[in-house]
Amino acid sequence: MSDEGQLSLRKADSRRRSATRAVTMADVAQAAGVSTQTVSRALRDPRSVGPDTLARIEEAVRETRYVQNFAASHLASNRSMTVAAIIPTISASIFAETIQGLTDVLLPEGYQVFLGHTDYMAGREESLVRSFSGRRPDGFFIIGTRHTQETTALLKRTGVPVVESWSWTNRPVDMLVGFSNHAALMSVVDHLVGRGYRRLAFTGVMKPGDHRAKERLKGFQDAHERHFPGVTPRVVTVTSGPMVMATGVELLKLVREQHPDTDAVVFVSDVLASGALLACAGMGISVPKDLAITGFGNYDIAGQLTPGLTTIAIASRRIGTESANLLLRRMQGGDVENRTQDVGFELLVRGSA
Amino acid sequence: MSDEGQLSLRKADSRRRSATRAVTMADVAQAAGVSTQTVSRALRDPRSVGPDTLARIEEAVRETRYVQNFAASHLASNRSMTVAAIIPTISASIFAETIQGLTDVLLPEGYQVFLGHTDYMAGREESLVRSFSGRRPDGFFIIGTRHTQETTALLKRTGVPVVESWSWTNRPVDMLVGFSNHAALMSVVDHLVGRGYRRLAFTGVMKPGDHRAKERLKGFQDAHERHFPGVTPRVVTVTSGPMVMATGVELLKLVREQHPDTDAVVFVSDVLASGALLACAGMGISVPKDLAITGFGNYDIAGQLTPGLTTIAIASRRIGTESANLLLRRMQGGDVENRTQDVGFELLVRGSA
DNA sequence: CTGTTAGCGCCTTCAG
DNA sequence: CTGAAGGCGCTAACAG
Repeated sequence: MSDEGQLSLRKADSRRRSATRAVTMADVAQAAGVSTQTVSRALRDPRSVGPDTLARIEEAVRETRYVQNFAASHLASNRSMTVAAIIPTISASIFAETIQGLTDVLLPEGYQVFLGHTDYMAGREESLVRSFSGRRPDGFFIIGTRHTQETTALLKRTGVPVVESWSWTNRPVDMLVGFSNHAALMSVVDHLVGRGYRRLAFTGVMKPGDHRAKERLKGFQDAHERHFPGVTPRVVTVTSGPMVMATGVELLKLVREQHPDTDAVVFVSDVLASGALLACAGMGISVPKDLAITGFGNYDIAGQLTPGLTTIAIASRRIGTESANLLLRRMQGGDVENRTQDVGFELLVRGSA
Repeated sequence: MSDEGQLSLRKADSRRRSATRAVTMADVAQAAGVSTQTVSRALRDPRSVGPDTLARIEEAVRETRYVQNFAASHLASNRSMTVAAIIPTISASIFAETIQGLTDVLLPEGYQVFLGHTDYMAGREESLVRSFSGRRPDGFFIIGTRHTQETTALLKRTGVPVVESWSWTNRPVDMLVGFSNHAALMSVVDHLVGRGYRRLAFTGVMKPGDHRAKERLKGFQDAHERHFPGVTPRVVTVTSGPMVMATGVELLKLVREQHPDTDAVVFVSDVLASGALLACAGMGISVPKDLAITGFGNYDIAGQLTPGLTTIAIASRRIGTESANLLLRRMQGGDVENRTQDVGFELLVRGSA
């Protein structure tokens, strides 16, 4: 087929380093009988070159098995065609949906996503932002609105669009697609009180870097104060431990030890709540008669339990797609009218409360 | 503090393009009173320069707020310090653990991970490999061992180490960290038959691109044939639909419609099995007396159900860490003795079967 | 619609 | 241990 010899016309300079001698755009250009510039244009916008020039280039690409080098492209154009995404953990399926939404929108537009996870460790967000900055992403997506001062400064200094999410603030770094965890928990408390529950407890794993959990707790406390002024709210939290169903069972036991009269347990997450709800049968606890249970997130399991788990549903995937749309518009040079977007939440009342 | 004017000594050539006028290594070099070479060396290996030269450079980096440009580094060194990872879906927490393991090992070594998901669509793997190749990753990690011919060719042509995983083959593209889905399902069948079950059914969502599901089905069929020669195994599958617990309930109903005498249902995944198991109570089915149920994956929920779900446990996180170690050794120029690694599986017998 | 020129920011090679 | 020269592969700017 193609004469392999033709592919390597580059001068055998003594300073050459690339041991791989990979196919470059120059090889394609030569094979197609055009300049590299024309190849470059053809690849980026096929309509910008003549139809048979295009055909020859496409054929040359196939023959030479050319694969564009984005690093060179990035360096020359100052656009990396990447977006950096920072999430607390990949293992939480709920953030995974957000990331799927993000990439589902960005990938077709030619952007690739770098993913980093902090495992809720406060310092790791800053070091991730720092190391991601070296790749010069064209945009940042971050879960959370609370960062170290230095992180915020780093993000602003990059000069690229930034979307924060899954939380709420009046002073976002740049753009925001989120909701109020505080308001969500208040609605949970309102619901419980409306149903006649009076001795509410809040429980969960509260990792130091998990500001969303803190906002939920604050929402619980504030609503509790509104309904029961002066009454100290029952709060049982641990600062470490895996976010698994078994931990929910442990927390339920802790709550009942420390506050035996509790008639409703508000969990910080569906994972914990589901574990507790499943364990209730074995512990002789009737839900919701003896005890009401609520969760957060509307995980898959919430609707499958008996009774169903009353919880807060978040448009997780939509947070990702909306964020991607905002980033896209800005990365493509446009501007956005609304830099903050509230996706809200929904209280799903099921049998457990 | 620092004289901002000093930072921009680059010639104001009419052809200049970088509108950002970002801080470069040359700025750092000037601020520190050394050459860019020395800065470059200091950043890559701090011990390769003199102690007070190093101190001056570190101070200059801080002052100038320099952030290294990896694209330039990549282009010059021909190493991108990235690894491309391709998984079926992020939303399955079980693959997420593998990715966490992978990044937990690679990140401290300076490698960043590009993540792509195929959503079990056959063609998307090839296009992902193709587009990822443009970033010139220093290694590939892929879930699965079945690819299109072109995908395999592309992977081999990159010349970088490749790890396939979560499956088994005798002819890996390069390296392999996996286990036999086929053998795992055979052990499930053996167990069921040993417990006296005789009318086994296999069910699950079988997306066209999900070869691991196919291997599991094949394992079921082969074991079934060994135990019940000539008897057609009960197989009820759907080729689309979400991998959620509710789907498991639907499949359970389908199985009982099509094969009312079934006494054991083997699910392709814990997600489906859990949904079914939870629904059994409401359907008046006693598990494991009337019906045995098994899953695959040992998800968090498996051990929380009553009865517990009998399933296959996979060292999901370890697949990630082991793969990362293999890649690292090869990316750092070393060689590995065992290019294939069987992490095995474990049959966890709980109450459901 | 296509070509020429120069430079993106860093690192390898070679020299001191 | 440090510096000088030049190229990695591509694209912006300008010209035709």
